[in-house]
Amino acid sequence: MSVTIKQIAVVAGVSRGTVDRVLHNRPGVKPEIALHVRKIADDLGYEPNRAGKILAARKQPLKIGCFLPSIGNAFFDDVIAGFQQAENELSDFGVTLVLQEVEGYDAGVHIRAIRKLVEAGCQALCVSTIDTKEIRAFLNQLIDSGIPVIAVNTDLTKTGRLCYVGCDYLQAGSTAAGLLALMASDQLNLLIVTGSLKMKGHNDRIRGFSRTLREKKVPYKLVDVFEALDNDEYAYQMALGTLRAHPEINCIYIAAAGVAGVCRAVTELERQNQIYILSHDEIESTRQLVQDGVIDFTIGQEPKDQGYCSVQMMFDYYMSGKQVAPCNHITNTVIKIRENIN
Amino acid sequence: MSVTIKQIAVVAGVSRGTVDRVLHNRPGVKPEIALHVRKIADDLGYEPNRAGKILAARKQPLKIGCFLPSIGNAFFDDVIAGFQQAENELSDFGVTLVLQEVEGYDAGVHIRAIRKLVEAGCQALCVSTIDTKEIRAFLNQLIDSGIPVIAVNTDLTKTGRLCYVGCDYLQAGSTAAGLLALMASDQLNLLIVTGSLKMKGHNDRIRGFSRTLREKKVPYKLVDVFEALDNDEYAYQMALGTLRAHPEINCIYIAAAGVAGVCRAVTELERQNQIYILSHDEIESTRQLVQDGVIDFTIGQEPKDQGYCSVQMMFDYYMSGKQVAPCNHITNTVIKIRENIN
DNA sequence: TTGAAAGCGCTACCAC
DNA sequence: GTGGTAGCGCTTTCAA
Repeated sequence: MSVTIKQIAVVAGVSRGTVDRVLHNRPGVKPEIALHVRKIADDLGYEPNRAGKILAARKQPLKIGCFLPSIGNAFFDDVIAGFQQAENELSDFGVTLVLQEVEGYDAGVHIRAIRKLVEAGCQALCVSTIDTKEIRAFLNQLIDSGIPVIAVNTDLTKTGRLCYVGCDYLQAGSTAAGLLALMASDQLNLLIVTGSLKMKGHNDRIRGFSRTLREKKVPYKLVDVFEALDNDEYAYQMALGTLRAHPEINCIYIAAAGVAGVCRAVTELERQNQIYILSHDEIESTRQLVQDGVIDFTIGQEPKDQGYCSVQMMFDYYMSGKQVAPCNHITNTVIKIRENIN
Repeated sequence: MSVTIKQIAVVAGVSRGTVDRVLHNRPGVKPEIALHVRKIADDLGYEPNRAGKILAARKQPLKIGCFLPSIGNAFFDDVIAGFQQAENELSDFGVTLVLQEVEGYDAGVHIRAIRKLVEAGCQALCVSTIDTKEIRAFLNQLIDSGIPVIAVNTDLTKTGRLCYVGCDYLQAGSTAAGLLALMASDQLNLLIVTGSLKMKGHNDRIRGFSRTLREKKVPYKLVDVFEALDNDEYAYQMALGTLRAHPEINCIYIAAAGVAGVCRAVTELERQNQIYILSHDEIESTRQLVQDGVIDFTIGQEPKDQGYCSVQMMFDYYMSGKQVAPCNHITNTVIKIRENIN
């Protein structure tokens, strides 16, 4: 059994309160006593006990705010499931979650929603937002005012965010290309469907994809690229037009949402057997298309893990007395084909 | 904030001790009072608080025994890493782990090692052993004497084990075949290397593999099958002979250990570019061979997760007062290629 | 500047 | 059968 504050107090000949003050760098302790106590704690190899901390922490419960642009975007369902699992496991430890959801990627809308969380009394934030100047400035202000922030799914550069919890977009794209290279032998006539050319994650996937195709010396020709704008109907229309105009297309790489729309176009034209289809992420409709053999494979990023870990890490950070900033957590790049998608 | 034992005691007009007795079905409470208290607890929606339980549980620390046939078998390194991570996270909650390792699959050796754990005072077991009559009888005896057992990596049929934590071997084999089917277009002349024809897991992988090849109507001919007996040197010798005798072999499916040995034979014969090589699991040497492009892909089973979850589930089981038996936990079937193996 | 004590929720134990 | 109480390790507050 390990060292307790009580033991340190006895050895140091002071009270538990004083030891506590020293260990938390709180003022009001004579320097020489502080030094003395700290030395004893170190010598004894003191490690605070989580169970005790947690129980005591219940007097000041922790409210964590979560923000996602998840309305109308099924991808985030699993992130939310991860949030909820963490909330369940930590509710006994005094943790509450507040979830704010919005639709789309308007900076003003995001800022207002996040502000709402703070006004609701959240002492910490897990957010998935866009990495723009305006939002960075806003978040840095919150961080300076003492509200720690973890970036989920999309990193926030040049901010004081504690850490990034999400996937490696470059690796995801690269993995799609690596697997395609194992499958394809003939020349590829490629259609790339992205979400938005403004989204760094989508661009990174395409960069990783192209780079690895080149490295592997896969002979390919890029026939066309279009943005699906997270809209299945629009993706369908665009794909239909492009496929009609280009009967030579034999591979479609869908780097973001709009998967079902693109696939609808392909099956309507009855070309699913002549075209490799690769996608990212794993929402219900995508899963179904993989199971039906329309999509050859999809590259996932463990979104549930992202939600779960970000909340857990925030809790740990608070439990450590905001001393130990967590490291980035990069989720696995997972390959799903028909046989292992469920 | 949720309902506590104290509140129930006040409402019921009894002491906390009595409430505790009722909630734990301990004897020494008048039936009508018990009924009364239970009703109030239900009405109030009482949920025991983990933090409080854990802290109190430190007075009777939990010692969990782990058994693995891991000596000389690198696969188990990650399972052990999972055990250790769980031990780390739970050490503050009074959990200690004792690890017993043996080499090979002799029932007597396994039984003696597991007995040692019990004699060392372990109150619960997480074991990876073989599913034989002798071992089943031995374990059932322990289970009857009040020591709960979780089966890790290999299930134990017809025993009172709490649950199974491990992979789906059939799905793993099936996934290997599904991915191979996406890659291969010509007729396959197949060499299958298994670990032992006595191991159910290995056989299941091969069954899943063959079944899916047939389902996908992949034209293939089984040229040869041999056992590698978890021995790289032996695997090397056998592979060398078989490959020399059969220049038509263009695909090797390695269902168990011996991966590096087989690959050495292939590269020595300079046939790595003519042969698809598929393997299972992810030890350091396998990882290297995937990175070098010798192995096309390997199918993993998240061994670390297996170690981690089994210990966590055992802890939760004890925390629930041995009331709620945990469900099976089937780990993901993960596909690793060069681009996502690290 | 420091000590003492209460209390987080639960369990265990002793006394009646 | 039942109540009362101490204590798990920690934080916080009040008193000195």
